[in-house]
Amino acid sequence: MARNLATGQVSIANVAALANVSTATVSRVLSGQRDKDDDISRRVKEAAAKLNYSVNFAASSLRSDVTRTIGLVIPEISEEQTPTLLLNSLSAAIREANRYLLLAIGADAERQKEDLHSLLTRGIDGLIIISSNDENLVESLDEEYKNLPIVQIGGKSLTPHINWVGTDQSEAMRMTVDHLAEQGSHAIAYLSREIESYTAADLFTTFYTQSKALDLTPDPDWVQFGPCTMERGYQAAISLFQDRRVVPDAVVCASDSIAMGVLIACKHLGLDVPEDVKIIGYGDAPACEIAQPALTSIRPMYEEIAEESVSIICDWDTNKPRMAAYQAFKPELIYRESTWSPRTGSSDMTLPGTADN
Amino acid sequence: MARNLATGQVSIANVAALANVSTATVSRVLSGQRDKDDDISRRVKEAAAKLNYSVNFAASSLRSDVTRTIGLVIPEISEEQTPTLLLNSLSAAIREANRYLLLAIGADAERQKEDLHSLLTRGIDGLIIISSNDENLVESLDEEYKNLPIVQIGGKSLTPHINWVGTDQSEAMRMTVDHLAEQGSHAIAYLSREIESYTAADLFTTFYTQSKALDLTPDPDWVQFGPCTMERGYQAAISLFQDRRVVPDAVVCASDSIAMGVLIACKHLGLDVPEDVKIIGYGDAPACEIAQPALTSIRPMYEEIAEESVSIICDWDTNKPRMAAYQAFKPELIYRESTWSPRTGSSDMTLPGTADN
DNA sequence: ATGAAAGCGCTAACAA
DNA sequence: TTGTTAGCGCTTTCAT
Repeated sequence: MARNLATGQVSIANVAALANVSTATVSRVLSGQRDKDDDISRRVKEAAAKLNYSVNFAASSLRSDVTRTIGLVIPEISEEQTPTLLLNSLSAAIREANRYLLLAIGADAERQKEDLHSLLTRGIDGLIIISSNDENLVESLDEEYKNLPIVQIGGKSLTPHINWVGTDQSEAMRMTVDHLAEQGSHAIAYLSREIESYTAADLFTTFYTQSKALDLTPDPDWVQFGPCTMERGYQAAISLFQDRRVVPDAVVCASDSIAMGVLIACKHLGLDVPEDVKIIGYGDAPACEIAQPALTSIRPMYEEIAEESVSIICDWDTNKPRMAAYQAFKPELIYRESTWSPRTGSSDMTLPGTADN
Repeated sequence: MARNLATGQVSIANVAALANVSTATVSRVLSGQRDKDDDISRRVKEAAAKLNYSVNFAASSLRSDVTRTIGLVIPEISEEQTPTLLLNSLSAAIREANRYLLLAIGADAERQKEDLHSLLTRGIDGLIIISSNDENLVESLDEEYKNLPIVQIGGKSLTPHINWVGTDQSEAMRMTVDHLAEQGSHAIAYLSREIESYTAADLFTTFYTQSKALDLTPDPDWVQFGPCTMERGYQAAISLFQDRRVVPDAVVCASDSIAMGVLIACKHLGLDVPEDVKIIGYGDAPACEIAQPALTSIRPMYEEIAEESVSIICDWDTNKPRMAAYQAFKPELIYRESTWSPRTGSSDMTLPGTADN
């Protein structure tokens, strides 16, 4: 018999029979555990190819407790584009590592907790968490999962035994403020994330420090905390600029969505961007290219962050307890028209279509 | 012993022992196969809860050949937002159905074919495909997978034994043209997808028929086929409007990205939208709210499409060979400023922030 | 280095 | 209805 009658699937026994070796040898050859390139090896590989054999995943997992599967918990894909962009890169990295991606999208912390539990009981080799709110999902984990490699991307690193990969936010802020200063800004406003988010505090500190270092005057009223939505950006800009004697000449935003809102508000108020106000976003969402003027934005190193996260999980060795990783990548600043004054850059509307396909 | 020493996991045997029943009974109670609510049932459930038991996925799959996992093959998330929006809805539907989502993102047809093979050999209960190009991925499937439920979302239904779920494109086009006619348009241009895409032909046919029915004059030069990018929309609009004596007063676009490009081009050319030209997109991407003016767009029934797709897979009965499903949902037309003339609608820029959070 | 055989944890067939 | 038991397909130990 060439195949199991029930499932219609070729099993390792069929390969073993055809290659005239034991099932153990087939397993060893195909898993790369036995890498000698002799006659046996060739026979096994030929037999496997001929029968179109592929290992039964469930059986393999059951026996070896390895699933070749990485769980990913992310918040709902919405205005905030960062998770989406990261998802692309993560998927590519996981494919490269020859692993599978088990995805759970949970809008709020409650559902994310459910997702987490669900993935863990199902069985995965590692877990990647992109948490939008800085809630500590991992706190709720049972003891039995403490030796599973877990990587948190972004947010605040809360527990020392969780690997953290993300963007060097201080560096991001430094680049932002430096760039604006270079472009001639003196009075910078800062629309941050929610104050509860731990990163917000860090960013604010850097913003404040850097502003002072450059002899800029950060007006306390100009630093505001709130949600990462376009509406919030719009409202904040209105309150910053309307009926005010002293107004900022640049607005730094914690997300591209906020920046879009500011952009729209400026147009309504008849303010020229970048002549009167410079605007800078965060995330380098595709919409930055679309905006008019195109939006300068901080671009996290999505690919590097994804690859590093996957590497941590794939190279994990349970026996060798190493310290939790902490990898902060310096982001890129993507210069566009919203911070380029006509004198410095091109005032002509460049065609934005040459973006990524 | 309360748990297996090797894996640290509680097994069904532990639960059986604590509840004083056989493992088979535990399995039956917990799987819902035995739904009587008597003492045995209670004892089993209590024991399972007490020991924090959850079934071993690999063992269950191996034995029953059920993975509770749905594979999803999608193209890379890029300018084209539709797959992203659909992903959100699909994830929600899959969670609702108490299944897992195994995601494979493949930029081109070649990689999607790899993904497909990879998912199938791994073992899934059903497969959902969102193919951007209308390539027939499923043709390449081995015979042994022919009884696996496969759902294709969107694109052209190519093989009769594949379930198809998507948008009623003819209806979409009808709504579009009707709306434009109502708004007073007489000369409509149509920027379609690539001509190779099968849907393009359908849409064009509807566009042509409907235009004629409404006594509009579809100029052959005004129907163009091409990629769904902003750049293409820009270039197309330039060629439509620049140095022409007769120009369209409305542009129907096969994607929001194209529409964005047209919008930008119109601004460059000094054309007022919607006064001089009305523009309508497809997909209702978040960017439609951002655009200035906000972009009218056709919105597919993302939630319904997702739920239907998942239902087909979950309700699949291999024994009962039924006909392949074909479910076309009528889309919504989201009216925004790009097709509302000041006389008809509001010329005042409404705040777009009230969108989905 | 290779083969024989145990057994991962569960479900389903069969027996009571 | 419940229990007993075989066995899903693989990996891995142990014996050769």
